[in-house]
Amino acid sequence: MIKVSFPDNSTKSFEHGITPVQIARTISDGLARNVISVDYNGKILETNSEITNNGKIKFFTWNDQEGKKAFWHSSAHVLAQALEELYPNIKLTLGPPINNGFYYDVDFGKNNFSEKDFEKVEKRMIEICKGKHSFELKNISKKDALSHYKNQKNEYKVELIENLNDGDITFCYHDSFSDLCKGGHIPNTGMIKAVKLLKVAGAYWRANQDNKQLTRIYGISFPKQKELNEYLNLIEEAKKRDHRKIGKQLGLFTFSDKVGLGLPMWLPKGAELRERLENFLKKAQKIAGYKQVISPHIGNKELYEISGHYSKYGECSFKPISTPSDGEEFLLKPMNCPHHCEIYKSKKWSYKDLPVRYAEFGTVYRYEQSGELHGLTRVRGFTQDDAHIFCTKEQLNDEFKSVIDLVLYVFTSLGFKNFTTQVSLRDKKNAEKYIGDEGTWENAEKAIINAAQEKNLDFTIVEGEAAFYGPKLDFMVQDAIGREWQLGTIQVDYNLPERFDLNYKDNNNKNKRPVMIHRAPFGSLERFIAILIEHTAGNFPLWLTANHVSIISVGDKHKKQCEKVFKLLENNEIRARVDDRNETVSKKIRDSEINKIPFMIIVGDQEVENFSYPVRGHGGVNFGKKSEDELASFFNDQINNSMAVFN
RNA sequence: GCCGAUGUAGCUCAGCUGGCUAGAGCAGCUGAUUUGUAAUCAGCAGGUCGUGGGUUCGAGUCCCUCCAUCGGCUCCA
Repeated sequence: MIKVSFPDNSTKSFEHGITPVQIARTISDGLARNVISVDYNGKILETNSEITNNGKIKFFTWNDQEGKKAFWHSSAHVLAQALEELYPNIKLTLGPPINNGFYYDVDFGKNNFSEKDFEKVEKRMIEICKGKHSFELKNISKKDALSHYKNQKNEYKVELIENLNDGDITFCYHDSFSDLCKGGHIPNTGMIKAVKLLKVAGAYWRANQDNKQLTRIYGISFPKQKELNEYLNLIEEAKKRDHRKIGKQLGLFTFSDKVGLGLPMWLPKGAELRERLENFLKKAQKIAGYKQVISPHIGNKELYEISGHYSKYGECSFKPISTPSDGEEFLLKPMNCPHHCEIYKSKKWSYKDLPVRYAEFGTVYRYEQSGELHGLTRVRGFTQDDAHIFCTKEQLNDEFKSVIDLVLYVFTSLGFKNFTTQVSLRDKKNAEKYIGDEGTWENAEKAIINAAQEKNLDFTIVEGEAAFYGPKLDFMVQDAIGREWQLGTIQVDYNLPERFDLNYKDNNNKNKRPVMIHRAPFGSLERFIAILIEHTAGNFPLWLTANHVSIISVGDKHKKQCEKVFKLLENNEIRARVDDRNETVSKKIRDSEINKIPFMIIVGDQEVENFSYPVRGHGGVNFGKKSEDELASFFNDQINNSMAVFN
C-alpha cells in the first residue's frame, strides 16, 4: 500500500501501482473525466502512470496552466501525426506548447507548406482526435532511439537524442504515431474537440540563424468548439486595438516610403500627445533631481569606438557620414550615453556633487533589419526618454531604487497594471559578447537583484539578455495580441565610466570612478505610445487625450452659445472643440465617438435658455446637467483625478 | 536578413475559371435640409489595379523581378 496526500492535506491509502486517474475517481467521476495531468512530488505524471511510492498529488484540469500545457503538447503530437501521414517525407523536429497553443517545427524538404494546406491538416487532426487514442510513454534505450531516427534519416531527432542520457529517453505512442518526448500528455486524443491552425512561419533549427530554416506551424486546440470560437473572437477584437490602425484613425502618426522605412512621422495630434507625455515625465524628473541636457544628433565615430558601440554594432548599422575633411567620420547617434559621458567630463566633480542626473529626450537611429520593423514598436528612428545617473558606489542602491519608483509611477499613471519585471543578466558561457571584467559584472548584477528585491518586485531572471556593457532591469508589457515588449529599462554600468575615464574627487582628494545608471521609464516614446494605444484602444487617460470635450450645436442659431462655452472651457485649460457643422446632431455625436472624445455637450434651444448643459460621456454615459459655473470644475476634477501625484 | 502570405480610390473592401470605357460604402467637394444623443438626401469628383518585365488577339486576373505591408524566425546598444 502507498499513502497519497492531497492539496487539502488529507491522506488516503491506495494499492501499489495505482494510477492518478484511478485516484481521481475516488474523489469524483467528474474529476476523473477532466483530469489532464498531475503533479506528483513535484514531477509531472501522465494520468495513467503507475504510482509506486508515497507522495503528494495535485490534479490539473483544463483550467490550470499545467493542464493546458499538457493539452497543447498532446495536440502538437496529433499535428505531427497528421503531417506525417499527409506528407510522408517530412522530418519532424520539435513541437512544444506555448502560452496560447502549440507549434511544431518541420523540415518539409523541397516541398513547401502554406496556409492553403491548413484545412486538410485540421480535418485529419480532428479525425485522429475522434479516435480517442491514448498516449503511452515508454522508455527507449539510447541505442534504439538513435537507430530509429537514423533509419528515418532524421538528423534533427538524432542530434536531440545524442544530447540526452541513456535511461532518460522516452518515446510517446498514440494510434500509429510515435515521437521522442519527455511526457506530460492528456489521457487520450478524444479530449481535443476543436483544432485550428493559425499561421506558418520560418524558424531556424535550434534558434540559430546559421542553421537550416524549418517550417513552423502554429495551432491551438480546445476541449470545446465554443471555446475555440471565443478565442478566435478575442483575437479579432484584439486586432481592432492594433496601434497602427488606431494611430491612423486618430491621426497620430504616419509613415512614408520616400522618407524611409521605420521612420515614423508625428502628425499634429500625435505630436501634442508626445509633448504631454514628455512634460509629464519632465515634471516628475525635476522633482526627482534630474537636469535636462541636449546633445546633437550625430557624433564623431571615435566617440563610439571609445564606448565600444562601434565594434559591436558598426557593421550592421547606418554607415558613417564622411565630411569634406579627410578621414573624418560621424555617426548618426544610436544612443545618448557617450554624449552624456562627455557632458559629465566637461567639468571636475566632487563627491559632494554626486549623484548627477542628466536627462534628455534623445532621438536615436538604429538600422534594424527590415523584417523586424513593426509599426511604432520597432523602428529605425526613435526618441528615448533617456537619462544617465552618475553616482558613487555607495549611492548606487538608493539611486537604483528611486529609479524603480519613477518607473512604477509612470506605469501606474498610465494605467499599466499587467506588466512583468525581468532582470537580464549576462550569458556566462558567451563571455566574448560582453565588455568589462568578471568582478564589475558581478557587482552590477548583484546591485540590480538587491534593489529589485528591496522594492518587492516580482521579477524573473533571464540569463543572456543583458546589454553588452551591463545587466538591466526591464519592465515588460504585452501588446494587443499578447506579444511582450520591453518598455521601461534600468541598467547598471561600470564599463562606460572606465572607458571614458570618468572621475570625481573623494573626501581625501583622490580620484574615484562613478557608477553609471542608464534608465528610460518609457523606453522609447514611439513604443510606449504604441502599447498605450493598444491598452486603452485609443481612449487615453483624460490628462493625455487630444480633446476633452466636443461642443455640438443642434442648429445654426446655437453657434454663438457653442463659442461661449468653448471660451469658458478654454479659459480653464480644458481642451474643447466646437462641432457646428451643418450635420445632424446624431452625425456629430457619432464623429465624436469615433474620435474617442471623452465628453460631449450638446447645445440647443434648451441650453441657450437655461444655461445648463447635459454632459454626455464617451459610449453614451450620462453625467447629468451642469450649470455654467459647474462646467469647468467638473471637467477639471475629472482630468486631475486621471493623473497620479509624484512626490 | 530568412520563411510564408498579401498589395485595387485618402480609408474599408467587391471584381468568378483572363474578355468592352475597373465597382461599392465611408471620407472629400457642391447643393438642398436647420437638425436633440452613434451615419439626412441628391449630385460631383477621385484609381497607370505596388513596380518593372513576360505570356496572350486581350492581363486587376497567369508567370518572373524588385519594392512595400502583414504573421513568424533571427536580431534588438
